[in-house]
Amino acid sequence: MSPSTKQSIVVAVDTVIFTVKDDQLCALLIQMKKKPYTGLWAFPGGRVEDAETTEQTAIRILKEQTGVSNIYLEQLKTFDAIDRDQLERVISVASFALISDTVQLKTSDKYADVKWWPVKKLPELAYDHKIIAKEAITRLKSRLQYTNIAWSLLPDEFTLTDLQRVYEIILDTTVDKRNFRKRILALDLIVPVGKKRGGEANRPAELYKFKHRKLEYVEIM
Amino acid sequence: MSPSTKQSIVVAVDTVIFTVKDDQLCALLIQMKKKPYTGLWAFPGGRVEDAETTEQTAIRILKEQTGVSNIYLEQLKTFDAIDRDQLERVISVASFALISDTVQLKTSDKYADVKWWPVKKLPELAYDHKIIAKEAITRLKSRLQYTNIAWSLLPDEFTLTDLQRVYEIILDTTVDKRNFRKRILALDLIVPVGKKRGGEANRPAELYKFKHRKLEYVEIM
DNA sequence: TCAAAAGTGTTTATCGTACACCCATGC
DNA sequence: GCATGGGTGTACGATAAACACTTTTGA
Repeated sequence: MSPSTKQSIVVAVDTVIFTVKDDQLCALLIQMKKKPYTGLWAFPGGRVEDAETTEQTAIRILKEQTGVSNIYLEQLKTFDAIDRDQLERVISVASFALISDTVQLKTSDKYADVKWWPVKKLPELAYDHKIIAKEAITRLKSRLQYTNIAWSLLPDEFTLTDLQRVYEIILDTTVDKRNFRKRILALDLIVPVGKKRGGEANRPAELYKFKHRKLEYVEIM
Repeated sequence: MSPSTKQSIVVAVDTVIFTVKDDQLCALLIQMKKKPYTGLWAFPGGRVEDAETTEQTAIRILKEQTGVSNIYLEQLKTFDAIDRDQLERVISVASFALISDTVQLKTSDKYADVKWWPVKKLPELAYDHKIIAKEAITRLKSRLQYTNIAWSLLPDEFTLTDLQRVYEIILDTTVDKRNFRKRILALDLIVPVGKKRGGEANRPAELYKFKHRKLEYVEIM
């Protein structure tokens, strides 16, 4: 509105990627090399280019820094505290991503390390990423209850127990098996594939898939 | 992350302010004078200063452009389509505000007009403000159902019918009076003031106030 | 005395919750 | 044959929904 005065605010994107791995909710972090945050961990992120949307930035950076692609992504919130970056004024349009635990992580020489961390045991984080983590977890729990988003945390085919475990781990509750199945099947979100998962020392489980692998609002829990 | 390349993205804020007025949900718009949007309407907004948060920007601009202050405000979403502003790359951290219908609007010579518009009959809007309006309305409906946010749309003291009308108008439904009262009173969100609103040609209504005039999450409808 | 909105309970249907045993497989 | 997780139905309590008349005031 006042084109005469020059603004010096950098626009960046940071992405919180979740997966369920080893019966824990985990987030992907990269370990930083550059000062002043050397050794600290952070969510993958970086600057927005002039000719890309923040969503495009998030997708590009995830691929560059972690090798992850083809992932559920949505905008989380914009973080804009004035001193959130020690070096300059940076506002971050944080995004929120979910993926099934079947990805291969790429390591980049730009970072000391890239790995999944259980959200209950996160290391010290750079910038305001602790706050971002908290908001992302809140969003995830809420999404899980009011949408079919669980599809993005599971492979194409999964068992009802897999699905139930996702809910129990993330919402940090236990659910009665019969009631869970009754409810999920009544919602008509998933369909049996007609195959069973065998090879284990127990009765083989029926495989299901989600009818639609895209966000739909449904009251689930 | 790459401090060498210069970014030229402007960061702005736009605020959607709602009120309930004349039995309609209304949003506040300003009519623009400047090209290339002359005559079009838009939500109040402007650039973020280097040393202010987007929330501070929103508060400052609302006061400057409309005279409105002391208002419920939350971040809505960041809008970042590359061509959302014809003149330059501007990303807008949109915010969402609610106020009771008792404000006096100030007119500014920077704009042709400032007024409340029923959301069902919005005029042609500048930028991507039509999209912003849609998201804001969705957010409002959702907030009304899962939080006590209605306090921010009502004066300090109100009747149960006033409150019910807010719900009916915004959610575009009708509600049974007895069931509505039973539910609201059971939630323990409001308390009777001990006064009645008289002066009308009917039985005077008991006045209530919200226990807490701040956001609380409660399943209401 | 009439019009207009305030205020008030009960019954019924629906949904959510609690709960325990048999089944199919690999070792 | 035994250990392991898979799969299934019913009864009860709680909550939500439907529904109509009396009260108080101003004109």
